[in-house]
Amino acid sequence: MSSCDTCVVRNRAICAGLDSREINALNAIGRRRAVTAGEPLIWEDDDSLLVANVIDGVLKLTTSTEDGREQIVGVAYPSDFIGRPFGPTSKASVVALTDARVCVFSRNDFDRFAREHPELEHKLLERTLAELDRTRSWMMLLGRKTAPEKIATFLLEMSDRLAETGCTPTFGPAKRFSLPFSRQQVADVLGLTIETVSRQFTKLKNEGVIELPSRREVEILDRPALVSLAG
Amino acid sequence: MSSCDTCVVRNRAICAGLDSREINALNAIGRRRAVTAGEPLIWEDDDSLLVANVIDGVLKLTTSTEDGREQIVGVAYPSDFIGRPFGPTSKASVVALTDARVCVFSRNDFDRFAREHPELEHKLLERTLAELDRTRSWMMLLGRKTAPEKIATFLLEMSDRLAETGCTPTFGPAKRFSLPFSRQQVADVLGLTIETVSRQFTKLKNEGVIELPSRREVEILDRPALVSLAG
DNA sequence: ATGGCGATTTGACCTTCGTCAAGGTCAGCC
DNA sequence: GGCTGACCTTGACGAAGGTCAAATCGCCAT
Repeated sequence: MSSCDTCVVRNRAICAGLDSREINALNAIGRRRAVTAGEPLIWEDDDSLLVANVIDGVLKLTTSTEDGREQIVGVAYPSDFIGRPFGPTSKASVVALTDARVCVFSRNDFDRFAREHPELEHKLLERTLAELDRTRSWMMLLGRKTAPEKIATFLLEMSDRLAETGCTPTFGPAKRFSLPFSRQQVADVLGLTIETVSRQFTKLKNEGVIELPSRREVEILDRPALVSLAG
Repeated sequence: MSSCDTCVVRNRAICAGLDSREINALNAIGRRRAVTAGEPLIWEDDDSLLVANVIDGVLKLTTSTEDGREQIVGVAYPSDFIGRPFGPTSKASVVALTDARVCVFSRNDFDRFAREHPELEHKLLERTLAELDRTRSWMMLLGRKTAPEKIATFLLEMSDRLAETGCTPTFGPAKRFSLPFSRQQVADVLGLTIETVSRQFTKLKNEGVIELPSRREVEILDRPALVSLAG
């Protein structure tokens, strides 16, 4: 029995839609791997040797300057595809934010397999186009939004994204959730400093818009207010 | 004779690699269109009805907030592909910066054609992946770089991008070039204000790093200085 | 409970860049 | 040539957010 048979993202990842013969072939070139929180999987500017599907957990994609400034340029959730197929180098590092499990492929194997399976390439294309849309709307946030707008937009996005992956079949966005980010990582997503993030969180709490039961937990008390603040 | 036969981007656009029968079929569903500087081709949040290849000219991709702030999220040069295939809506407006010619397709026709031609989809995938890489490195700039770093990075990127499209077979980046952007548009690319852009340009000129022969012309006098400033 | 440590919050201060306003430049046009 | 209007530059000022430093919190090991 291939491990794909028991894969929880089997029907959401790019492997969805492959027939059982194809799944077996893909299974033959991939293997599961556990990544612990904080552990890197792919390094910026290294040769692109590895691509993967996220099975569970959350990972960050980052780029850094020489002097150590970091920007989180993407976040990968279960069923997302990570790595750079069809290109010699990865332009972003991938590091686990939580303990995670991924299904990794050598890039060469994956590239070859993908070129032989147009349906898979099509799924990858759809995903890449959607990711590009999301990335572009994040550029708007980075370039033109104020700190309060950034924080409000971020909380709403988290509330949407984390609802999708929850076990309980939730409808609509999550009211309460656990951030997979430290304050520094929130700052790295939004192009702010940790202090500014902290101050804005506190401000929203004092205004009764959110509650912060613990460092990582957020509860949205007044969603319309957040939507309005998000600009 | 199909207009593809005389197309100047025939060997660089995603149509490259199609055989003559396929080219004819693609030609049958596409048509050339001229767009004058300032004219929009696609509107943000509208139904995605149109995709296109850029034949010549430069176009901007933008997103805007309700209150009118604008962020340029991409720039399309000759041979680039624009529009949102396989999705219901365009998440960015496309507006010509210079007079331009494009080869447009109805999105439905294009989607159908692409699904039947895996080689074309593969080219589109490669392009989309490369664009995602570029977009992510721009996020680093928007989120973490200072105004002087942004301007230096921008000038170096322009010098590279505009060299590729020049008629004279240049080797390496252009030393002197004509910006396809107004000062306001440079500001919209970099997430700055027009005043800051102007001040930084003037500062670089006074420091002898660049020369500004006219409003749109830039000559790079000290490229190493620019590279060092870009951070 | 106590101590220690990293993460977070808070406060005081300061820099960068945005805002507002005025003036300059240039191309096209009469 | 001078007028017009769009675009750009420059200056004075202020606010948003960054920097630095100290206090606090939460958690784990003792």
